[in-house]
Amino acid sequence: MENLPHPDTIIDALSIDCVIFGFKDGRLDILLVKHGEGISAGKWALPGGWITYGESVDDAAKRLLNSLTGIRDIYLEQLKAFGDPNRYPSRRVVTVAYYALVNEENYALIPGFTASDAQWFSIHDLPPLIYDHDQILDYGYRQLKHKVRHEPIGFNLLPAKFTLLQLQELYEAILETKLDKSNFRRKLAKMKLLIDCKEKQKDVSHRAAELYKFDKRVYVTLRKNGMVFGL
Amino acid sequence: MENLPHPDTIIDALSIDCVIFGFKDGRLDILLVKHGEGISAGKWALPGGWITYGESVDDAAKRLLNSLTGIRDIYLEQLKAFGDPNRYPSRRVVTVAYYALVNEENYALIPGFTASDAQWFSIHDLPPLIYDHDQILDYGYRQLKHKVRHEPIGFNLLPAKFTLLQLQELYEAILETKLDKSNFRRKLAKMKLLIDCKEKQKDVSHRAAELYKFDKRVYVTLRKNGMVFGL
DNA sequence: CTAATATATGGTCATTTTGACTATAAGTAA
DNA sequence: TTACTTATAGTCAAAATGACCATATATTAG
Repeated sequence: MENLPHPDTIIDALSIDCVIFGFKDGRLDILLVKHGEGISAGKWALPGGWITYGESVDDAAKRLLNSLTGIRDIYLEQLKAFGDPNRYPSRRVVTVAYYALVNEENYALIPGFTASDAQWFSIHDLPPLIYDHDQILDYGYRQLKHKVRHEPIGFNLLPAKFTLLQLQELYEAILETKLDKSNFRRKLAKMKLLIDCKEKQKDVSHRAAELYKFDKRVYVTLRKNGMVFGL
Repeated sequence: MENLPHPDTIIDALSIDCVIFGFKDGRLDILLVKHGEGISAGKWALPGGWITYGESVDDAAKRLLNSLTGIRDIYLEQLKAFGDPNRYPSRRVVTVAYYALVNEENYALIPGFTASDAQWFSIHDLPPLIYDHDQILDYGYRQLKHKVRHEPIGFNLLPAKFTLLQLQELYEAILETKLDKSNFRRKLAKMKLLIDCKEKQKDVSHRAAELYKFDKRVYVTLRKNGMVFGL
């Protein structure tokens, strides 16, 4: 056995970056942090950082996201490793990118660690990003568009109880398209994924819609067996 | 600028592993190599090795696969990075896994570099593998099953000219299921992905089938727009 | 109170797609 | 000639889709 480094030692050849999607008022957002120190201080970037010897790559992603933004306990999935030899300016760093979908309303952003700020940006109005982060983001967005059509994800972006129109607007925002209301509902009804909360929307200036929530059991089954969410 | 290592220097925290699928006589195979040196000499493993400072991770995968097995110029896609801190015995190594689909008949296996042997194994009859390679393989197989239903891949596993039954058997082998012959052909016909070679199968002891090849243009379009290969 | 208007929710219908079968054709081998 | 194998074409009821239309229920302006 070699003389191993302390578990907290940073592996300087490997980093993490997270593409976090949020959804609010029919708009698809991306979570960015402003670097408070280091070679990119003052610039906007995907939340990320260094992996240490003692943790798994997955755990590093969770830890970094939480310490930079306050977000915890979310569905965080690996996207891809980005390994161009020149992607990082001063030396050779491979980054493992993750992505997640969250309901913005559930998380107060708390910038911390090396981040001086953390904010949501509309995916259609982003500031310049450091390194190859625009490429990573772009890859993540394409992945999201693809995945949302083949798996019942995307639901993490909504509140626990939501209306069918909210769900439809989410799909429209991700896929950048218009969907037929009636057909959309019929489709959803058929996959028996939604449970009627027997409760109506409040404080809206029009007829209140029924609220629904997800049936976790059906959700898991659909993810396992592979579904086709033809839209 | 720091004093950078020579481009050929190995990054000892990062490796590559490849899950290569082959198809022959209706059987789905995996390509393995026997380690000829190092801590796992004599044992079977996924083809892989170390990344160097000067190359991209993608290039490293191509280089390693070629030097270990002789295979080159194939569709090689990143699968996932495996980053458990204890996956490698002596120190902390993260590996980036790739996968590819090839037509076995097109490649003579030439073990080289650190491999003393290279062989195809039926996916249902594998030897014990080193480290976490069985997990990587398993993940790759699940990925293949999923992907084959949503993208027109899988075609790389066949000869340039093939019969409809060969194509069907490929899908049956990957998905571990039986498909209806007539309905399978109807589906294929509708997506206009196949070009009739106007040429028949030879040397078979029954009625010869028509040979087909892929329409590269339609293929590319389908991959880009996202298709549903409902089977 | 009434009308305008916004969204909710349910239904119609022609067309397309699916899944389960059946039937016939064209080769080889005994 | 017959048995056997695979190729290829077609049928048909059931299910799914896409483009609409109709009505219900709420708020707000006048």
